[in-house]
Amino acid sequence: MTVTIKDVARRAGVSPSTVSRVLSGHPRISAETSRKVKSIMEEMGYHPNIMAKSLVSKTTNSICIILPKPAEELFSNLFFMELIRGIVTQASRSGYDVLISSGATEKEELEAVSRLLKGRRVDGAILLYSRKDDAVIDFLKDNGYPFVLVGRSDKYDDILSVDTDNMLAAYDATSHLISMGHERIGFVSGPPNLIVSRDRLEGYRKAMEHNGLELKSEWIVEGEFLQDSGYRAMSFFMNLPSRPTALVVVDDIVSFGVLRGLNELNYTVPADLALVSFNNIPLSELSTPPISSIDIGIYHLGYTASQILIQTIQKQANEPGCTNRFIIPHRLIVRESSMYSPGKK
Amino acid sequence: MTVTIKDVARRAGVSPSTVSRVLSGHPRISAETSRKVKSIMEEMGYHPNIMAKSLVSKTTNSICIILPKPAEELFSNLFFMELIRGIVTQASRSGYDVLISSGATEKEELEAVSRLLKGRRVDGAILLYSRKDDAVIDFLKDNGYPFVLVGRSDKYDDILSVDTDNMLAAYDATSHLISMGHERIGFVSGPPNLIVSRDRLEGYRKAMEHNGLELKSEWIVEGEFLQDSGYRAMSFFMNLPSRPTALVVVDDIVSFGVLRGLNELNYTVPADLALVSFNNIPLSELSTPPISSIDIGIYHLGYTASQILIQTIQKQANEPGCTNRFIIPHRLIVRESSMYSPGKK
DNA sequence: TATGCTTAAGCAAACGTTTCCATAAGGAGG
DNA sequence: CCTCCTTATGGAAACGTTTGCTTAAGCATA
Repeated sequence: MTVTIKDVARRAGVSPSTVSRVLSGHPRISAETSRKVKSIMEEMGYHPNIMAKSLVSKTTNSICIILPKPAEELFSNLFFMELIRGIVTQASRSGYDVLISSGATEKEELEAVSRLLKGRRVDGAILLYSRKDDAVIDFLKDNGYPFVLVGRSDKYDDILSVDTDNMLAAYDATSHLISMGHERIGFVSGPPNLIVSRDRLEGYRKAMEHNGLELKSEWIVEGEFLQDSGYRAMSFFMNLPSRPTALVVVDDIVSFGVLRGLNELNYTVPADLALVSFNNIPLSELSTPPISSIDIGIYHLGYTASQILIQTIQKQANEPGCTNRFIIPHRLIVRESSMYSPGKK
Repeated sequence: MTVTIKDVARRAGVSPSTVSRVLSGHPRISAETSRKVKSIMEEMGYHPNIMAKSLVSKTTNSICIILPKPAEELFSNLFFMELIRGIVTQASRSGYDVLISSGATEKEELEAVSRLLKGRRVDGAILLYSRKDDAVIDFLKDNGYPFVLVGRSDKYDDILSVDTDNMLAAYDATSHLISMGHERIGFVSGPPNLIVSRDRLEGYRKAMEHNGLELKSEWIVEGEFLQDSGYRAMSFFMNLPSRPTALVVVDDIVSFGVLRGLNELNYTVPADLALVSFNNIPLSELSTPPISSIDIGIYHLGYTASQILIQTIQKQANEPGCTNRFIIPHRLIVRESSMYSPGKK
């Protein structure tokens, strides 16, 4: 039924080894044989069996993306699609296939990963935004599997990772508001177990301190990466006796929730409350008003993660002393939501 | 290094075949042997080599998703992420892995598909929204590979597909506007080579005709699934001497563009122009005003596609006479963007 | 007691590659 | 003319499974 290397060999009057060598561009194959075998492969419609190849070479030319545990919430985010797009594009350029894996629980997730890696179905893994203490990282590290973390681990600093400098990004976002004349600035954070939430919070704190501004604990609220969290944060802030005049918000989606709430209460942005958030998803510029956002180059993050992982798998970049933390630069996109100086009121 | 079936066999004092049979739950294995082998597998940390298994069983327990050619544009859409999420969730429940594949050009795409299927890396494929004339469909059909199309083919009606009844959906959307009292209704379409664009256009036409309303060709504009297209369509419509009072828009993203444009020109929705669009992405309800949209159950589409594909692969549902076109029901979500009756002006 | 059936397990081939080792032919050097 | 090296190719083992065929033992039946 399917045509194998042996069929080609028989038809070409050579041995299977020769065909295999033609396939892999072995130097000691005569030009003539190579030409003949290739034309016969073409003619017979030969396609190498990837499984057989993998079995003997112990390499699969594929990697997997491990989606974070609460995939149901986060997955539907534009953010992840963009990341995946970057990964898939780069991997495909390097001749690698990409497998998507997710599990409902941490246990399931670990099972999936261990099945894929131990079962030798993939050569390495890309982890998207791990929690503070991540069993999957421990698993990968303990077993010496190649992997790259998109994000940052606070437990290990010797693992390969691609990340935004979230502390600096939050520092920049906050500084921007301060430079616009804001002094009472609040912060809407994400789940406290995500490192990204903590880093951004820290950057906000530093910026406030460096500028000698008061850091009220009631001006910091935690939530999820969901619009509802923004909605709730907004009502909390607006009911405060002493309210902030501006907000740094941990994610654009959350900003949408804030915006909707303010809208319902007939407040206007940025006059009543200025906003800056993170990730610059395509819709940030479409909302009314458009939201100022820190663009973190999501596609680029994914692209780079894939590149580094594949290099590692191919052992091209394993020189000790090499850097293992790659920072993708961010930049602030100023839009209407932060174009207001409270001093000029 | 890695522990194989033979290692387990040796340690358990049985033959490799016996271990294999324990693994697959063969009936003729004594309870005692099974227990012993299982405990030894556990103890030694045995994981089956998926490649070896695939090689002999000629089955990979994985499927691939083929993203449409202009992936760069469409990929970043919430829409695709939601679809993928449905597919991955279902596949994972059925014990299947999911591979994502995309190509920059149609040729690359075809190469990728043929490598995956002919190379026996996957058992089947899910195609997302093909063009009118799709070489990939021909390839899959000609070679008899199991595949499911999310969307509709106008060339073949005997291929497995999961789809929205887009004609009916557009009919419903248009009827809704008509029932609100609109008579001058325009249509913003997508790329004319996408079947979904044509079906929705057709549904709009039918609804207009059935209600005896005038169908002006200048009230139909084509574009991409991009906000820019909406923006352009809006300026076209608003400069018309006789403008529509309502628009049916082929995708929510496009509606965002319309909305932004109207906003800039200080028109209000729905008073100056009512809107209904399709797909009901999460942000539709967050815009100002929230957009009425046809929810087509994207996750459900993906989930069902995966289910059907895997059933087909496993030959469980191959009885002839079975339906091969699965329709996922849609429903109209009415929001502020269409809550206005022009008659009551 | 001989026969046949059932159950539990082993042997070995097969899946489609890659790759180490061997070999044959041709040419250069002595 | 013999030896040795180079170049092109073939043979066969190995990768880790699954599975059809075989075998051995235990037991019931005639």
